[in-house]
Amino acid sequence: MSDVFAALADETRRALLDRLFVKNGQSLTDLHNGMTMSRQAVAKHLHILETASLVTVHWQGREKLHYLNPVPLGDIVHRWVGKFEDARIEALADFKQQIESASNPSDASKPEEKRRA
Amino acid sequence: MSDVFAALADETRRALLDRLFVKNGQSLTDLHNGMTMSRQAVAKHLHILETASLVTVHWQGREKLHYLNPVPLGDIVHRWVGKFEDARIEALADFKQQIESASNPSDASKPEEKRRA
DNA sequence: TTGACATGCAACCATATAGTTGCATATAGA
DNA sequence: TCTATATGCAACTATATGGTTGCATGTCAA
Repeated sequence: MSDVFAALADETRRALLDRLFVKNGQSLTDLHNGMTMSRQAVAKHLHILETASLVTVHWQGREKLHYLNPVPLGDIVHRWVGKFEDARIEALADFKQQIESASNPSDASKPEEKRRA
Repeated sequence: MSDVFAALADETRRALLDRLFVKNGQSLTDLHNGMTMSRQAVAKHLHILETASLVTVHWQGREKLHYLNPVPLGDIVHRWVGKFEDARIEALADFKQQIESASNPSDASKPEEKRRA
């Protein structure tokens, strides 16, 4: 799971996924085309996406074609992120607001400027 | 957005979010309790979660209470991850399968063992 | 007021990460 | 076969990251 989040944490890799979303099944050269970094750098990014199972690969002659794999994203959304969308979250947020308004609302939420000068 | 994914890429930080999910509004000392790493390390992780807006903070006297903020997760799910869940993905996956079955299915998907020995 | 507690700041270290360059190898096509 | 193309592997560098320790500062309570 760390693999997937770490893979998604890089702007270049998200751009690669976006490009594959627009046109699936592109080779390394295709994906490198238009990018400023070296081909090797792109190849490394693609390998990270492959390791995270966000991209699957299919050799066709001397070309390595890259395809999106939406499964890990769906897994994460449903298994881990999903629970944070429960109604309980709203209840907790309300609880937090209660606490904030119960104490001094003027500087209770941002006292950093006044603390530890 | 990189902030959020990078924050989620660390096992310790996901554990902290899990603990806040179980019991919201905990102090640094609370969250450090039971962990093997130093308090400073936990404080750094919490600050990263705070920077990514995954955790909000509320000072109460000398205690800094930490609360989950589900908004960034929801944003990402709806803005970015959501599009990968479209029916188009399935169409693309089918397209991929067509390509794979159209070429030699025995070693076309994993030719690495035979290539570049 | 004084001591204990909760947190912050800063310096430091080891390793991971993102990038480069150079060269090797496999495939396609003339 | 010979050359151009597509990719891989390895070494190297700079910076980011995750962790430590030591000390400073703000707050609570006796």
